[in-house]
Amino acid sequence: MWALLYGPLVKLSIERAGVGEQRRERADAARNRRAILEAAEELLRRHRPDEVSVEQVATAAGVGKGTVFHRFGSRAGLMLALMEERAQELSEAIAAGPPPLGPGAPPHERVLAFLDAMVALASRNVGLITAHEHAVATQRNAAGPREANPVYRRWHDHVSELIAQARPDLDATLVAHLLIGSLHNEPVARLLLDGESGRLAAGLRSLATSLLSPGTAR
Amino acid sequence: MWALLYGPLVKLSIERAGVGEQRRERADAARNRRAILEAAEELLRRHRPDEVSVEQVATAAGVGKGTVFHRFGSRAGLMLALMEERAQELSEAIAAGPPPLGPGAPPHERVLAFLDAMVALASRNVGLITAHEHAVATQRNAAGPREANPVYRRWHDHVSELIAQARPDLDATLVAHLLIGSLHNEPVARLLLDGESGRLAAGLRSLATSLLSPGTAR
DNA sequence: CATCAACTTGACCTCTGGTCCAGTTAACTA
DNA sequence: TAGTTAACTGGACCAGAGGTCAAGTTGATG
Repeated sequence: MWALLYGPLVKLSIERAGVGEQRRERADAARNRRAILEAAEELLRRHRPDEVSVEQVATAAGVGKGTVFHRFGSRAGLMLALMEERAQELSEAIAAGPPPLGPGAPPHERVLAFLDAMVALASRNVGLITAHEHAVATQRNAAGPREANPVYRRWHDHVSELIAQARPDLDATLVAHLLIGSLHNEPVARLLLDGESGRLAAGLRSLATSLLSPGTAR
Repeated sequence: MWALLYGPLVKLSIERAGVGEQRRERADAARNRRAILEAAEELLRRHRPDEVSVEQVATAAGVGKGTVFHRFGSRAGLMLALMEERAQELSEAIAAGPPPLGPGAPPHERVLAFLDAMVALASRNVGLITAHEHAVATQRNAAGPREANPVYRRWHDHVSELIAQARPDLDATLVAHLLIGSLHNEPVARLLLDGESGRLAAGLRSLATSLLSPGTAR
């Protein structure tokens, strides 16, 4: 199923981790993948997410529509790939970067640092987030109970873990969803679009603070 | 624009409030409206939201597709009408019901009461909420900056107001979005679908509590 | 240079929301 | 009760999106 979503890409990861044989991704394929990603990025910057069709992306990338689907499996797959790319830096930072984002600082501070970083990243990519949402919603092959967005999943695991450490009595899983899920909120997205990301950051901060520091609520 | 969305329905409200002439809604029209609403309800109960097409609803209601669109303007309009219906009771309760849901109780308690009621209502209508989301996402006529769902708006205004009273220092608007918006969160919706609405209720409760009662966080 | 799997392509398919208008009918009036 | 009219009805029709596929092309490998 994921194989279907990512198509040939899967082979890459397998090969890289495995014994190390199997064909590499062909040069032209790699070139096209980049072209598609960049075209999508560009279009998303200029137009509303639901106005950008896969065919448009293909054309803008100088490629046939079939290629896009071969590469990314679906519209949603394309958006996902784009998200992974944009989120990579933050992912690395929380996994092994310097505190307070990375390991080392107390959970409480790491959560706050992460939320700030997340909002900053999101505010630079509202269109993409919305587009992914839209893509998933209009997906034709919604087989099985819809796998979660890997980026979301990673972020959620992270925050969830930290919350559990700071406040074992809370429903960490749920609270993490509440915090991170705010990005998928249309009114909140509008805020980001209007450049008011500061408000969201502050709001989440006060939420997290009063939640994680009992007695220090402020 | 709303006129377009609701079609002939608009006349009703105008007439009712106005001098009191103009044609009433025809009996057959009213009958069909109910039939459509009920058919949609039923289908939504049995199938996944994105598997219920307008045409299916029409057929199930024993009506032509055109009639559905004439009545509700769009798929989204249909879902909205359904939501309004389901939300009416709660709307009335918060506007003029007995405390703590209605006026009279301290803001802090009213928020908690409302959140509980909201979760209860939502858990009985997850399919509908999702369906509305889906409808808006796949809408073809997304003219203008997409009017907000009136139900959401009403709820938001309510909660926002209460928060502002209880904690004038907070960004009430934002926090209200954060709380209410949780329902539009796919993972959270899944929770409700799995019958774990209690967790959501508890989670929102602790969030609201620690936010609204500084020093009493817990 | 031969071989072949990966890649590319665009015509084509399916499905859905939404439109339209010719025909029907409920409701009001004389 | 008959007449008038505007609302209502229905289903053929349309546009446009995501997704498929078979036939042709090409980069990599020995």
